[in-house]
Amino acid sequence: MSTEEQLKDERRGKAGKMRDLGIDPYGGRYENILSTAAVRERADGLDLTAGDIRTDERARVAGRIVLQRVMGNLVFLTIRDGSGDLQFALSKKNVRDDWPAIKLLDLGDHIGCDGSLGMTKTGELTLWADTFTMLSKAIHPPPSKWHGLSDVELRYRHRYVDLFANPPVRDVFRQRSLIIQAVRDYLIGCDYIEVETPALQPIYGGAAAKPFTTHHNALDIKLYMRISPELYLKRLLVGGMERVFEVSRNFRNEGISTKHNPEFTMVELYEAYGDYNVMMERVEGMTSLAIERLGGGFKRPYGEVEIDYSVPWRRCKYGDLLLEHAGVSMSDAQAVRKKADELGIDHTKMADAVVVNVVFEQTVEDHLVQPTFVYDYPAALCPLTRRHPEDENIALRFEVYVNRMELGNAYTELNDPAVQEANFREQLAGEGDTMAIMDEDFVLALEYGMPPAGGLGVGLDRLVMLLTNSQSIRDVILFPLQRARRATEV
RNA sequence: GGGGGCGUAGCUCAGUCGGUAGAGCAUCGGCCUUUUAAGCCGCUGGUCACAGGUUCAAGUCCUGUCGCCCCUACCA
Repeated sequence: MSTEEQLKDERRGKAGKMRDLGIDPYGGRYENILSTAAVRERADGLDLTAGDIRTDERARVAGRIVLQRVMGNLVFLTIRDGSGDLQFALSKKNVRDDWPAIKLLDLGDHIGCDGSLGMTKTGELTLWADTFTMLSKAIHPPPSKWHGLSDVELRYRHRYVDLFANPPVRDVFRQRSLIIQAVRDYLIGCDYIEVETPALQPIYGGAAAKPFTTHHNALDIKLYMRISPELYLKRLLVGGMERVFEVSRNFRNEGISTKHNPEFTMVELYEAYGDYNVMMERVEGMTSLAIERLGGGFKRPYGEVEIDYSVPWRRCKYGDLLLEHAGVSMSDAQAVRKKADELGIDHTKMADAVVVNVVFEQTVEDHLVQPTFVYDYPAALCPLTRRHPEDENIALRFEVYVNRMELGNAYTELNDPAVQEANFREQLAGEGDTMAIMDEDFVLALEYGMPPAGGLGVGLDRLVMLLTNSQSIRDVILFPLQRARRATEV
């Protein structure tokens, strides 16, 4: 008996035998349970010694069987719940009438037991059970009890197996929750309010990316999945909501890589009467609080390098970095194009600003390992950004890089409706996608008057990657996009 | 889009020069009341991703398809 169907039939048969014994193999409500972590905490105060069984220290614990050691009329089970593992001991003498059902248990089943806390001869904290409750029969056998699940395709396609078979995976997602909560708490502490804006948009904007398109049947209109919440959040500034943020799932119909998933999560925020310098402090502030909540300090490993998140982070002008690493001035179009030739870039159909940016990406980005704010971008690339008061060709924008990866993007927001409208109408040559798609209602909103403001977007998946030392965005997204396969396969 | 790699039992993996499809764990049957991946004895279990081709003979070589991973390009 060993093909998958045979293994499952064996387990189905055991579920049937449990029913014959009057036991529902799928259990029901089970109350007053202690987590395995809580049991450990309690045991720490009991001063147990090897061989103790404390009949006065009772506990009820539930979880999944991940290891099973049967020694005749005594069974040791390793039970896993959301907080960790704990050993159960079930002896025929103690559980009496339940013994026949216990012999029908398999790896992967969920059970619950009441028992006395104790410690075995070898010093292992153990729940010595005297009652037994069947909570769920696993029909599909779990992966290797020792190696877990290592096939990456199966790990992503069947993440639920990955999560219970590979405990470090679950910890990454616990940390993800802590990080996102820290970001929320930080912003709430700065007097922001959290809002929700449309994910289905008739006009997409706020970023340069291809959208997913869909259709609303009742209204018979074309809709786009948002690529960014930017233009809606800025409308809220017009409405007098002076500090707003949204944890926004964005959808971009682009390539997939270790740093890109078609749907990803950003926190985007706008602060009236602020500017991009304030936004730098917001990035530092939310990251610092997340690190404090996670523990582990501000110097953290990422792959082969150590990243130092101590504030303040390095602040560098875009133009200075370009001069340092490419040896050309961002305002000298001829020199930039000559450099592009050296780099083998075909720039004949690109606007000057686009060439500058391609050269920047190829020469500078590799040097941006430690957290760095790169600020004052070529204005032509930034249709939603306010111009530098002393140089029309510079936009008050920064991107923040960590480990060569863009973590966030911020502006001193453009609030002049005439300039905004002109920017929307200008199409930049050589840019595949543009963030300058005319949104007349947004221009109208600016005409009513938007306060000067700073705005920021931070890629939360990438922040989680960095802080949890995860090398792929798929390792921090529970169900990363995979090509669909028929349910009968894999 | 381009390049490279991978796909063998439920899981983790071997498989040499092309010559009978293998191991551990799990399962199944025995023994076993203090184990720690329990142990011991015994037995099962395969569309070698899929479809073709070369060959006396293909898991192995060739072509195509599907899926996944990495690099690269685009992007955030």
